[in-house]
Amino acid sequence: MILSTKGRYGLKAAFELALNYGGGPVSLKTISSKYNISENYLEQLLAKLRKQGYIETVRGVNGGYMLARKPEEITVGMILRALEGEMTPSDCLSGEVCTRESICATRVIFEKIEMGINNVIDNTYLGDMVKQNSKVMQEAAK
Amino acid sequence: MILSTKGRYGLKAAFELALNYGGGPVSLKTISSKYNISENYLEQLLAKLRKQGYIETVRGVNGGYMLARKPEEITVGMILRALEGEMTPSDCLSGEVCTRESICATRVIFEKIEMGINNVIDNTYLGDMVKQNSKVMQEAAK
DNA sequence: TAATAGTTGACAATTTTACTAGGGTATACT
DNA sequence: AGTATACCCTAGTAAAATTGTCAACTATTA
Repeated sequence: MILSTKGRYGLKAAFELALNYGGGPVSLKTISSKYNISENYLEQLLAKLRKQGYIETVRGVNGGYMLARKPEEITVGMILRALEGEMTPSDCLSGEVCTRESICATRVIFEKIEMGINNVIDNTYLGDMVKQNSKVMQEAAK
Repeated sequence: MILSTKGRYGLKAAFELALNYGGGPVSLKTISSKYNISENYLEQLLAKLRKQGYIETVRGVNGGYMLARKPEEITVGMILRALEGEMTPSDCLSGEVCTRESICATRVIFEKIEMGINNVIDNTYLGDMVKQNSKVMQEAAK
């Protein structure tokens, strides 16, 4: 399993905010009960997203969370990295120096895997997910 | 970090065996000292690969480990899955049922990520790594 | 039969994960 | 003003995963 609940829960929450974009703040309680995620835990995940500038909050009665930018401007990669850290398959790619030549053969593989992942998460926007979802919903309604 | 040391160390060891394919068994000590991996820990990883039929062992003096098949017949994916389990980004793809419709929007992302990873690891063979490596070595020698 | 080398199972330190608990602060509504 | 609502923040914590270590055992060969 590549993604922990941090990334999975966080992406679900971000998607929910994207669905409600432009419709005022969505409360923590609403999200956590809809997706069956612990309220306090989700709060911590959303705090990370807020600190990195992806979401904004409104305090007080009728407050809640909302995307700080358009869903078309936030990629899945931004959300996942904010929550999980850099998505590298190996230390080798994020600092560790390869002294032994032969190790580099495995490094090539890790680089390819990383490219494969980044290719997906950096080219998919929350807006795409919303579109995709409404398509699926229309199909289901038929 | 997507891969734990299991996958990283194990792939390095498998690559080493591929380098020495056809040249008799390679001892645990040789591999662990070359890659600076704990002998006993690496032993556990190699045991997994043996149980899944990717490597064979010879006990006693001059014994060691060797690939059970040609490097051209073993993919990186086989090695990584044997060590890390299925490479899914989310439970959602490996059993967990999606009851709430909206969750499926995130599921689509996870599927794409999984495809991206599988595309790399299932299409790269240990033999490819050996070839790649000898190319790099030749370049370095110039 | 001694030395080498893999086999097995128990166990242990450390880190990460996935929470829980609870007090603090801002806002809106009455 | 008071109160309920809802985010804010820090600390703690149990369980799991990670990353090993140790020791006794078995097989092989020189």
